[in-house]
Amino acid sequence: MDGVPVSDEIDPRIERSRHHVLIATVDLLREVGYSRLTIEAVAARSGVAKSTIYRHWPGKVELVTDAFTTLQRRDAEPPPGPVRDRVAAVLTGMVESLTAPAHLACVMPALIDAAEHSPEMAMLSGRLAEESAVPLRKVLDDAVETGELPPDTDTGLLADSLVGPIVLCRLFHRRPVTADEVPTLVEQTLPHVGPVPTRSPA
Amino acid sequence: MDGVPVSDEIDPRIERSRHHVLIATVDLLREVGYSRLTIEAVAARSGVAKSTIYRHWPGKVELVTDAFTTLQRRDAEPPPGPVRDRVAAVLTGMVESLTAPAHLACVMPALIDAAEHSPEMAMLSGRLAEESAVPLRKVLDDAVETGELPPDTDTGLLADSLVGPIVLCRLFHRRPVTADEVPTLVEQTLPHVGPVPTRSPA
Amino acid sequence: MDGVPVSDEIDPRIERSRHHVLIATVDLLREVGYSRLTIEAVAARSGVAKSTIYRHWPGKVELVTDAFTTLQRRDAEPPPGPVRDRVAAVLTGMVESLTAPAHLACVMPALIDAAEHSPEMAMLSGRLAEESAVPLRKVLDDAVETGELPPDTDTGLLADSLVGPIVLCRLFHRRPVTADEVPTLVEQTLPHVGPVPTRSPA
Amino acid sequence: MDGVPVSDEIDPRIERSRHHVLIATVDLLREVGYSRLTIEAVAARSGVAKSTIYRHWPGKVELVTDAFTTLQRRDAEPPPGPVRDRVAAVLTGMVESLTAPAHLACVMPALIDAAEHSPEMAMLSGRLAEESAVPLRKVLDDAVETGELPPDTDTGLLADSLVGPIVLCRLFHRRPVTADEVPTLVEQTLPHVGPVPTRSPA
DNA sequence: GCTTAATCGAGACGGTACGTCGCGTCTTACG
DNA sequence: CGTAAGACGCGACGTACCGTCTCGATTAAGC
Repeated sequence: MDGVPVSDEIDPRIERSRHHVLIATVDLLREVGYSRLTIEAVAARSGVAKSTIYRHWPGKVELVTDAFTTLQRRDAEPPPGPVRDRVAAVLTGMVESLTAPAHLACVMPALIDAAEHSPEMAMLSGRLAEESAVPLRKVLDDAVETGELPPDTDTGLLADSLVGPIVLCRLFHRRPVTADEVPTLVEQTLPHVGPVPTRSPA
Repeated sequence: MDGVPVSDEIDPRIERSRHHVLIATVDLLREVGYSRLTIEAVAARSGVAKSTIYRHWPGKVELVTDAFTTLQRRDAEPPPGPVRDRVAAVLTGMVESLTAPAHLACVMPALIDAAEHSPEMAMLSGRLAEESAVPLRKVLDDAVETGELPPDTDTGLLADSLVGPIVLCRLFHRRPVTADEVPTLVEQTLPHVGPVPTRSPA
Repeated sequence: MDGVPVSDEIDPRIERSRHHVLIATVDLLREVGYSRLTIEAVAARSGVAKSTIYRHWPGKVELVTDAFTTLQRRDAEPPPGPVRDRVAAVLTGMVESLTAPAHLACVMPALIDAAEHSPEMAMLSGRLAEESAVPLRKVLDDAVETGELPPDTDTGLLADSLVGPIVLCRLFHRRPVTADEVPTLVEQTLPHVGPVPTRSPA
Repeated sequence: MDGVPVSDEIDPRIERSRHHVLIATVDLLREVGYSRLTIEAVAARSGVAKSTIYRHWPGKVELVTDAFTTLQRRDAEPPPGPVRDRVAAVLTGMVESLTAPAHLACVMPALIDAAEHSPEMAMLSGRLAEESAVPLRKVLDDAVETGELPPDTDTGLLADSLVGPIVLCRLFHRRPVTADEVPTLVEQTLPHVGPVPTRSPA
């Protein structure tokens, strides 16, 4: 009859609940990982009722997705200098991220596992991966433009070749990659140009 | 000597149960995927009691791991030829492994996540990773020995640089790396040594 | 006199809400029965907000009670004639009430159970019982006054003796007492006076 | 294949669980009534897991039914003497039953409410009611046979007329009927037959 | 072949978490 | 103000699997 909330303002309670839940979700993800994350635990931790959580998110996957997207971090801007230094700088930052205990990256394994079970999480995982690769890609693309790297360089593949080993080390060898290993990696992976200008495309 | 059954022959019942369970596990993995795989379902499908399954395997991850390692073990043997070709061959095998629908690789995400929360699983994860890297390491070590690669090459890092991008692609971009991308990867990653003038493009 | 709205006219909105709710309540009672009746459903059906319903009634029992007493209030007025006929008439009305599909009687079991554990509900239960016994008591009291019944008759006990079997039948045997059983009941229960004057008091 | 438990002996664990659950159920029925009885509470009280309860009983109705039937009481045998005395004795026993704190009758309100929710409970309720009426019926039938009561007496109706007021008093007036009210009830309800002139007031 | 002890199936058990429902309270904005 | 709309904390629902644990019944092994 009446009482239709034509208001453009949303109920503050909703936002409050949302926030509490997302905080609790990220905390728990860090503590126990995705697969052992429980809606029940999120409810208990956040002080928000289970039914309210289900009122806002269809399930665990969507909740975690939302948690990641909402609490997304700000990326560092590419530093100046020659390619090798710039790449090394970006990678060093990455390495430190993977080591830091309270960083979003701690949740990576959970994210990987989640992505395996749901297309939504897979999309999120891919998006996050791409976004976090942006600075590196930019450095490489710039280098291609300035001629520091061959014009036919597949910067996507190159970025993966740089980041891959670091991630691999973290995930499987479970050894925190140290910053002083980065130069070797860069040296070994980046194509040597300049005096070697005669490389022909495949 | 004594009453202890020192026999090297194991009880055929055990082997029979094991076999039924592993078959059922692989079947179910193909049908419902890893995350929806249930010990209960494996028991029902295999006709083997739940308690018997738990008698043989500590949990789901180990069961699935065992299922793959036992039934689908296909350690690619190092092929003959120049390094680049041999590396390419190993990587191609790896790429195909990651693409196969019911392969050990499909537990990888679960393994990664599990390793994050239990030392035992971390050990298993590391061991499996190392084992599956053995063929590649062997090829690289051989190449160092024959002089095809510089004597100071860090073959561990090099192996990671080769495998890393593939795994990264699988886990984050969630794009099945194709076999025809392997040559580019090898070309870009393996150091170009000495004269090696006789190399012809693929 | 003062600012207080002493008006004997009540807010028409209240009356409108009340009416809608009571209608919906009775409808739903007929459709799904008492135990499956839901305040939520009443709100949805009536278009009245849940909070409004709770503003007017403490709970389901009171709502249903009110629905019947308000909408179906048909206090049978004592008919004229000899006691036996008048009693029979009242009891027949009662019997029919207990048989009607969506009648107050359907709350009776819930009321009994509730009364067992809450003083408030016990009071309500008692009040309703007394109120619904009023017509019968009046007939009996009148009969005592006119000499149709002995002057020392315990009309309370007598009323219970008349109503008891009917209620008992409804609650335990769960057989809808038929109207044609009433005369037998009356005949058997009411003391025979007149030609049997020699009855001595207890 | 094998392992079929052809044993006629039942698992003792089942019987143990059953017993604990039924005890807890009756206790809770007494304390909170049928409608407020909760499977969850039964589980907590009995120390038996919820899932085990659901393994044995489809739902609350069946559980309560089982509780009642299992814990059925033994009925008192009809005493000797003249009808009035015998009836009075039976009714006195009934009255005491309704007052006793640890008796099945304490649960009558719950039973009534439960009967309203399901045909099974209704059947049970009826059966229990009939069984508990047996002694009284027997006394009345005997009296008809010996001529103490008119041969055309409807003993069923008569029994209800005797029991009805007592139950009514208990359920609605919520007054524990005292044993000394029984004689008046009997006097008022039982038909005065034949000459029987020698009756002296109590 | 005849024990005897290992192994088995069946499935009951105490649990944990699920996702849903309805409760009764409370908040917001409207008329 | 009383209201419609509906968010909220809460508690119970009935289900699905978990991993543990008796149970006999069934074998395979060693006497």
